[in-house]
Amino acid sequence: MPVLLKRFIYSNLKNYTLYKFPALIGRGNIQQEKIMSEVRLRFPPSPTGYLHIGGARTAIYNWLYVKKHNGRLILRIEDTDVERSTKESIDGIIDGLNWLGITWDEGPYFQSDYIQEHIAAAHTLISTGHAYKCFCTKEVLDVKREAAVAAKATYQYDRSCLHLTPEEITLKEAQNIPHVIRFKVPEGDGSVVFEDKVYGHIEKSYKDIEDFVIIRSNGTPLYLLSNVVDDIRDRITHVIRGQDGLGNTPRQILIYEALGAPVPVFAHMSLTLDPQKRKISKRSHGEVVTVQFYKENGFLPWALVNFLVLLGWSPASDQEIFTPEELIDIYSLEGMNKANSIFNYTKDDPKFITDPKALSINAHYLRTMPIADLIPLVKEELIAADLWDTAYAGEKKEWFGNTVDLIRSRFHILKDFSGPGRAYFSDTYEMDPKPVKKNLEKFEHIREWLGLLAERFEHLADFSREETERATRELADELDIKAGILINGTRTVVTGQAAGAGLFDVLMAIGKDRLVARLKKFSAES
RNA sequence: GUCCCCAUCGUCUAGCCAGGUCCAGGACACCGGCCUUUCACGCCGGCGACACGAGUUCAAAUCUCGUUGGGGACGCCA
Repeated sequence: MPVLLKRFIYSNLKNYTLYKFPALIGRGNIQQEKIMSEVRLRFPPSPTGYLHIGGARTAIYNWLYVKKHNGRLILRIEDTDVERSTKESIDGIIDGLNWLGITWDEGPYFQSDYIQEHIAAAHTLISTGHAYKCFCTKEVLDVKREAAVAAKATYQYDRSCLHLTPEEITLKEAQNIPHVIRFKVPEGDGSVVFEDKVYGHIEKSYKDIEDFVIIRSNGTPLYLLSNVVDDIRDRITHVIRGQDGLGNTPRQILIYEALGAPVPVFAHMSLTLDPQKRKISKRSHGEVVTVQFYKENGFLPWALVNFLVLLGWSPASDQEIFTPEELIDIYSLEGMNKANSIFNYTKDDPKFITDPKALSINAHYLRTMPIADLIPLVKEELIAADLWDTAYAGEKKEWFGNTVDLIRSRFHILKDFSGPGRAYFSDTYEMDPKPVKKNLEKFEHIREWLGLLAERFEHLADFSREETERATRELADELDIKAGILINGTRTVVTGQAAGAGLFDVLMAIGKDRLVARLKKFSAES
């Protein structure tokens, strides 16, 4: 996608000058100081078309840190893999973040806009003696590597091109022999040392790091370099990323140092694995690992955030449910767990569509949040299920609120309002076979009985909770059957469900007309 | 193969850095009870873990070493 088009789409022009020419900022000392001390983090997803829950977790921690420290969050799309980088796949990520409520202060920036800058940095490294051109072909190197692997030996690039004379280099270039640019790792017994905010003291010997490639033979930069150059330009002060980045860090620190740039604070977070301790991926686990799945299945965005933040982090207390403000206030890198955590998902479990804890947190919010906050979400769900009636926001507003409140304690996800809760909002609903068998088919005369009950209800002068109950029990006495038979039978017919709120509350929510009609219809069937 | 990281109930975790108050606390899940002529919520209770082995110490989940197990990095992927 052309650069200008992208900028147009994301209306990001106002930031362009600033990040492109950071030297323009802060001519005044005070401003300079303020900018230098500003906490700046970034979330750099590569466009995959969807936001992965692992990525979301990373974004959440970055966002929390920023909010806590009055910093700025930069969204940077690492779109150098051109094939995957369509507008749709970028939007998938952005939609996910928006839905979760993860906000950013700058961007999205696009890594692909800075390729020339990355290349320029590589040439700077050559001129300062921190990098060199390597003319070894991939084929030759592959042979060497395979030989080393076969001999069970450690393979590292043998630096055959490190000591090429300027004449040799000129000659090879004149012959059009393609070359890569390799970073020259310092020699000697030294090591790269840094203090990770989560993992603590990390040390890696120079001799265990090979001279890694930073520019491909086709002239394009590699991630390790691009990422650092972008972070320097974006003046990133803290890098919070997955533990899989821990191995990259020493090499990246070498680049920072060679470029004479300040090294940011690193905080690596544990990974989220599946119950088999495999990395979770959409490919092997399907939709459950995408944020989109939770949106489509009626999760409350904040409940997902609340669940995700607990996967690898905990406050010093036993608190597990947080408002955004509480979480921002209490969040600290100190609470990050070093051990990987498991996303406890069982495929094809009808009872748990995702990690049970995620469900329980969602259910908790569903039944405890202010009803006024829940109503718009239920409305959305009903609209999606084609069950919304504009009267619910008008003359039936009170009824709607009461009904939502009545049925929510049994629900786990918003979808339940249109699923098990459908009978409250529609006259067409499924009959759950289990209660049909248990509460209806078991009784030979149930149609007759419920027909009689329908008539009692119909002629009730006062259709109230008390009167419907009285009428029901009275009829049960007359028929010499247990009231429970009429109660459970009625619930089954009227809601299609085995479970529900107290029947007479249910009847008030369904209303006299619908109640009588449903019972009579059932009674007339045979 | 080399290097790095990690290790508490089934799962998420507290405790570990500053050893005793921990025969290890909370949450989810599961089981039982109360409530309810349904089910859920709620409440009460139960089940359930310091990977293993040495060492240091009067004392170790906590400190040290080793073993085992797991994860990650070693690409002209990001």
